[in-house]
Amino acid sequence: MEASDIYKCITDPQRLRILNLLEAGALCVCHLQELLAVPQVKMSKQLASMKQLGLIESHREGTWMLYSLVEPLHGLVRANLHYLREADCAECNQLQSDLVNRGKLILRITQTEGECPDTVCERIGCC
Amino acid sequence: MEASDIYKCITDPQRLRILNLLEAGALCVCHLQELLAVPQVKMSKQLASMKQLGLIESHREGTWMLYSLVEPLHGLVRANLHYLREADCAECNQLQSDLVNRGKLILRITQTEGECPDTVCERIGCC
DNA sequence: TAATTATATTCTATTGACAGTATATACAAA
DNA sequence: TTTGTATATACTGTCAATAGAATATAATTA
Repeated sequence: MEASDIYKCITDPQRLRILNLLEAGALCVCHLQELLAVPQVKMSKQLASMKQLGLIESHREGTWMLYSLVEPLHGLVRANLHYLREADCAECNQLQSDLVNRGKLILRITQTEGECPDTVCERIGCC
Repeated sequence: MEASDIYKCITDPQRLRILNLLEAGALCVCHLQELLAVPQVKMSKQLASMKQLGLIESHREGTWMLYSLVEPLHGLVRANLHYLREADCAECNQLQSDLVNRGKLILRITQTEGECPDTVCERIGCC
């Protein structure tokens, strides 16, 4: 994985946001869709491209598909995520608020009975 | 200047190398061409795109054109250059050796009478 | 087995970036 | 004023990335 491949990946703000979210823990496709407000087909394709690149991996739970970072996360990605989270720009604020929204989502799932399967729930850490 | 604009810029290894070189000091187009071994037209276009983005600026000395970083260099660019210079990958080693070659070039200009105009020489720090 | 849910893939059209060639400009020197 | 040198721009063709619609798949439930 070359540095330029990583830059090409995070040039897309949506992919950067996905990596940012996944650094906090695994998530389902539908949760990512909800958090980023993008159509299913687009999300699926972006996830596929990052998986192909070797940055993320998937794990099936029934019909649900969980995505998480391949550990250890490439240092260049980590360095950029950390830089941006502490900087002050439109995209940076977005990353911050995405994490807040992730927290809210997890909380909602925890409090809403049957919103997602128990095995999924377990893996994304809401129970 | 958005983060994604910066990533798009440094996705191209050649542009990354140019920024890396310029962080050590201003250089002429012809010197950059020599150090990176790229055709004149390509170098000129890449410099134009980075100038347009606001990362570099130009200064004319006669027929020569000196390029330098716009200060202060955007923190995201700086962070990435510094990370890559200390990492271990093909692109990273390239950045290191580019700086060595830059040193050799400056030395050669210093020792070769009339290789470039005095005013240029002054600005790139070889006399 | 059929229907449903969550997700992935295929297909098509469009757009953006890039390379290469040719030509233009800006300045200097003769 | 012509010639030369350093650099920039215009033009053209090509290829990769993206979006969106439609369809496919994989697992679950009825």
